[in-house]
Amino acid sequence: MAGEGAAQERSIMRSVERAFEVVDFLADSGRPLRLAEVARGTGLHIATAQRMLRVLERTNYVAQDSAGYSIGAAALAAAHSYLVGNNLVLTATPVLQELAAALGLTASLSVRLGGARVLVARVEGSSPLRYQLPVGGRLPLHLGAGKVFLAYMDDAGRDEVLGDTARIETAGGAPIPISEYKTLLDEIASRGYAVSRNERVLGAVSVSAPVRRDGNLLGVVQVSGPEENLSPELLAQATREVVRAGASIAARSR
Amino acid sequence: MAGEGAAQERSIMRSVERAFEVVDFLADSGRPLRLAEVARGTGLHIATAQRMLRVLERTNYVAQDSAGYSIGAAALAAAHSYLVGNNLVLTATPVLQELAAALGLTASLSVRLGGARVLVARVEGSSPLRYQLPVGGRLPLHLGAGKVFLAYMDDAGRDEVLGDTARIETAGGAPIPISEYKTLLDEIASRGYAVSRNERVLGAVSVSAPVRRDGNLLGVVQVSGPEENLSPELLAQATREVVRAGASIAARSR
DNA sequence: TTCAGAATATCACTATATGATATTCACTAT
DNA sequence: ATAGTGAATATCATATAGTGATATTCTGAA
Repeated sequence: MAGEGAAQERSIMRSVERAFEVVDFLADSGRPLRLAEVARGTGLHIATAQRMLRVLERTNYVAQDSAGYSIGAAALAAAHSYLVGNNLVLTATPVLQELAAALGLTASLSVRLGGARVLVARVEGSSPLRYQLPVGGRLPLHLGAGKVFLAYMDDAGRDEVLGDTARIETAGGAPIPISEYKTLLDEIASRGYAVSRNERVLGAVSVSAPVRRDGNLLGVVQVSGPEENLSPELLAQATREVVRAGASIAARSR
Repeated sequence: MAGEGAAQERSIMRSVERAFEVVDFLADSGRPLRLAEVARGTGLHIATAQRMLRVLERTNYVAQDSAGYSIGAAALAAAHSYLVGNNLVLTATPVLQELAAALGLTASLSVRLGGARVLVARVEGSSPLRYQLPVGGRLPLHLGAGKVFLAYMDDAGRDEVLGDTARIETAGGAPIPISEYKTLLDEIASRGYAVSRNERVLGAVSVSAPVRRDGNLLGVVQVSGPEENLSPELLAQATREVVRAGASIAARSR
């Protein structure tokens, strides 16, 4: 038997899955959405979308105003529980504090969420970026510290995230051809850290390293700062410290 | 026909409702929960609870580790969307900043979430509390600034929240008999602000006022600080400013 | 090895989610 | 005013997807 086509994906708890698709869709689009937009965007029948939104509204995970539907306050309460309860976040925080204090840079931790990463902890350094890394914000995997996630994936995983892009566009500098980019990812995996300049944010430099525990990539630690603050010496020191921090978090996390 | 009993609540999207009950249940209990605990706590059949948790895990709203199930990172991303997109939060933030700057106290905004309130915005003052008000944290309605929510409810609403409690216990000081407490709520409603000392947090004082827009209570603004910092003059000034801030947020919010 | 507690798999039944269609509502422009 | 447009809501028949009882496997402890 040759390769089978797309698996059937016989749905289980279809309505529940759809409910969270709706929530995610609202979370992604930064503005309030009309019923019809939600229906279109999620592929739901408009009647279904409406029933769903009603239920979500009752639970306060979605709020409706004259401008349309958006995320509700219940999401905030759930997130709080994540931030104060999640083991990785708890063990990482003191390590991030040490990093920020030692280097004067903003230290942060992100975890993978589907085709993106989410910042789950951040400690400000003494030389803050004008651009604030947003806790809870979805950031791309293919730029900046996100590359570390791609670096440790196999080719299939990488392709799934990257799609059929021919070159990677960055905030500053020339686009990188995909073949060259993949070589870069391999280098990151073998070195155990990544350095990014002007990739996602213009004028920003970051050093990032994996938090790996028996083969699993739990998250990525990074420090970031404005380009002019990072002398070659500081960069070298930061690299050492960040790699160590990643290992330290992995070791301490239960 | 005399009063009918409890309405039948013919369920619509039952599984979706249940899914969010599971999420809320996990969010409330600060520690990871076992499958059986979730099933017991939510009243779901264990098989149902498991199917549910599986789906929730796939969506990353729930995470499982050796200790059990807890909230996943997807909740954080949704919450971020709420914080940067919610109109009330956006309009309140500059007002809270003014408050914090003018009074030197921590200013915050909370909204009602079922039988509790959730802090949705906070700006630190110059004399920070040793106790940090937690953004996203669920706080009770019957103590501190939460009283403002109760103050503007009708008796039925109040009773629903308060249940059949005979007296209100506070962090410091004597318990308040419920009749006296309800009088206090009425006073808060008529005065348009509340002052709380040692109610929810020992050594803390807060002044709180409603954010009301054509009859609806959108949220509550408050300033809080350590008891010793609040001279009678500062308290009087804070009261004026907080009431004004509440009105200002209501007026500006679309 | 036995046992207990928990997690997972299987399955028949029907309550529940679905989407087509119809209706009402909210605005604009005429 | 009034018609016209698009969106939001209500109704309803159908079958599918969710349910919970039961059985099985897994994991440690005694």
